[in-house]
Amino acid sequence: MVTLKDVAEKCGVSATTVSNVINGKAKTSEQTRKRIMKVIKETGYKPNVMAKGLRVKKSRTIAIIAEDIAQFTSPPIIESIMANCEKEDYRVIVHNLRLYDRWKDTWYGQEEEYHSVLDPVLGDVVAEQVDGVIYLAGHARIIKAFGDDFMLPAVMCYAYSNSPKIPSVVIDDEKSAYEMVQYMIRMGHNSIGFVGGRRENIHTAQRLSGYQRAMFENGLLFDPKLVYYGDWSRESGYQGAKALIPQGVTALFGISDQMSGGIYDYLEENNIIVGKDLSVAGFDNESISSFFRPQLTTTELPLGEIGRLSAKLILEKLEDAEGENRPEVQEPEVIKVPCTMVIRKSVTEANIK
Amino acid sequence: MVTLKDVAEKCGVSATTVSNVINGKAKTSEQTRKRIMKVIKETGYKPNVMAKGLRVKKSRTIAIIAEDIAQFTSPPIIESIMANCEKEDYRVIVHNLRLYDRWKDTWYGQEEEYHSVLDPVLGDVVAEQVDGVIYLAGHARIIKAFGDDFMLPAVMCYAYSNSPKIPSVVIDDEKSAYEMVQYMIRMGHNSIGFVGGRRENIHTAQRLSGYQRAMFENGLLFDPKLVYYGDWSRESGYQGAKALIPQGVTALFGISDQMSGGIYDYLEENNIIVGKDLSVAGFDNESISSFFRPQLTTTELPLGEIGRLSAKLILEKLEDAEGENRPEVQEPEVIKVPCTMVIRKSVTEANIK
DNA sequence: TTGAAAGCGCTAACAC
DNA sequence: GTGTTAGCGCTTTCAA
Repeated sequence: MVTLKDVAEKCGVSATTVSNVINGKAKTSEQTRKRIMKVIKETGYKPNVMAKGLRVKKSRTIAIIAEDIAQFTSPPIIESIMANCEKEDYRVIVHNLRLYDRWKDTWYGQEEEYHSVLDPVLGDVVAEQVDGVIYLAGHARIIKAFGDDFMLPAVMCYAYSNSPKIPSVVIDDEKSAYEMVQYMIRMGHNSIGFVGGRRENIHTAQRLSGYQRAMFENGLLFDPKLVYYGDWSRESGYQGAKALIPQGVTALFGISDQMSGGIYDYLEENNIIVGKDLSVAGFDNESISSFFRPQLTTTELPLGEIGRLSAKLILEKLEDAEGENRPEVQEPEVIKVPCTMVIRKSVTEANIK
Repeated sequence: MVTLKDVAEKCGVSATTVSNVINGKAKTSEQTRKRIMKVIKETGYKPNVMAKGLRVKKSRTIAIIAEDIAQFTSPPIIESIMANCEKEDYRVIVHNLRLYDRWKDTWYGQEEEYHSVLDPVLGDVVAEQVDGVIYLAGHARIIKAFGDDFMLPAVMCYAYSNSPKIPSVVIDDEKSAYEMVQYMIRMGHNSIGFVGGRRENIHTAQRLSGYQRAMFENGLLFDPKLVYYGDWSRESGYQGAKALIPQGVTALFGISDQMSGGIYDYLEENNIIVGKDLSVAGFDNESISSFFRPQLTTTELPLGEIGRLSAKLILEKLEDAEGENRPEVQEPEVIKVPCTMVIRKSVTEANIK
């Protein structure tokens, strides 16, 4: 490997001068600058990241700590974070907790095991001298990942942080559900079943309030019997449909595309035609949704935008670090990103009864 | 940040001793060892990766250079590579070329632009002092990513390398297609249309030979008119069906699930019932495939296994580096991983004519 | 069994 | 403008 010193010797100058040229620090005569650049090109010299990092204690690197990169929401967010960080000439490195791989659906509550996986990674990122970290959650909840003694700038992505120092970027579940239900009501539905995820889940809770708000604003009574709590799985969508259909709903709002798939399963089994006998709306706009028959009306997650904003936040924090003109905040800042409806074929005018 | 020296002082020993303890080098009295470990625990000391890397010129890090992490094949492979490397206590860092994001489907042939993206990353990984690199392709082809002067151990994942120094791990396209077509023939089909990807694509070529071999072994004539070249898109699957159906096929083999989705589109539009009037087989076992109606019979990509083998190969190379008992090879080693059929509802007994 | 000293490749501070 | 020196945190002789 060719080093700074090698370059310096080849040019007959000191290491400092070469360093200066590379980093555009002190002024250097155009002549030597040219010469140095030429040698760098020729030798293919690359500054050693380790040495530089050791010296300046800044690595222009931000770390993503992902709960699970195989979660369908993760790759687009990561891709977007990378694209936006690289624009500012930051590297990004990804750590993968593989929470799902390890414990399937039982992430929460397992405080101890969770930290046995997270803490070493937290150690790693400080050992790696990264400048900031983005914690990328697999699903929304309040996450206390970082202890109070964690010194690095951080942002919480796709979930809520529990610390005022750490801002969060999340999707606007309430509004998105509200809009979908508004749409269904406008299509003439007034008895709409809600097939949710787990009861204690934040996505579920917020989408349910959006549902309720839309109902309320349209003078429709909220009937708790019309909400079913599943677990996001296709099978639980099936069960939801089974539980709700007998109650005479004209439409079902499955708050994930997977669950809506289960709803379709039930309806097919019972010869109920989607879009004719019953309307169905999903959530997520996963790739599967456009292959449903009829194609599923759903709402698209702004994954790229979430990544972009997370990158923006962390980068701002880093710039700010010197200026430190941060106002005192008590509540963690929460940025809610709106989703967009994608209207396809599964929600149709309610049959006049 | 607490350093080695801090720990040493707290224990009243030298830095050397602490280093020895951490790395299990020279023997240390059980007593001091205990004391040192205790202080490390208490202080939460973590060795500085930069400093260590600078010193030993090994980072116990392997780099994945991914053409596109948003490609559906990438995340499971990456996840598997990470899991297997971490077992051996190697870190892995991911670089994302974002080829698709940049140029959509026109990756190939753009030698110059391609290298304008790749080469800086190649520079980065050497600057990062990684011990080895895994190049993760988005789709199979012969890739000349590394120049002859690239010194790091490397393996090509999900594509073919052009250098004898770099082994490849790929799926066994030929065999997988062969098996699927065998199955279709056993179900009574003897006029099977082949809806391929691009003509020059390796996946396409090899799956086509598998198709041809199955036909041959069953004494069936290969009719070139029954093969249609698409571009992997849903729309091209539609076009494929449109072109092939009029020729009286009883089954269609769409060599991606996406294209098979397009085949379904065409059939639905023309009131041809899948699994009754016509059989359809896909390839990939993407999540979409189980939501097709009827559910798609397809073949599952052994993504985890591909990741595992890639990790194994690179790790072996690293172990080997000292022993250097590598035999001279002319041809790059190619490991073909078999896929597994997943039989669902879309291929049924051919109607007796 | 332990420690002192040198040095990995780089940059910051200061001198010239 | 450019060079000298010191030191970032760690490991590695080599000596004690």
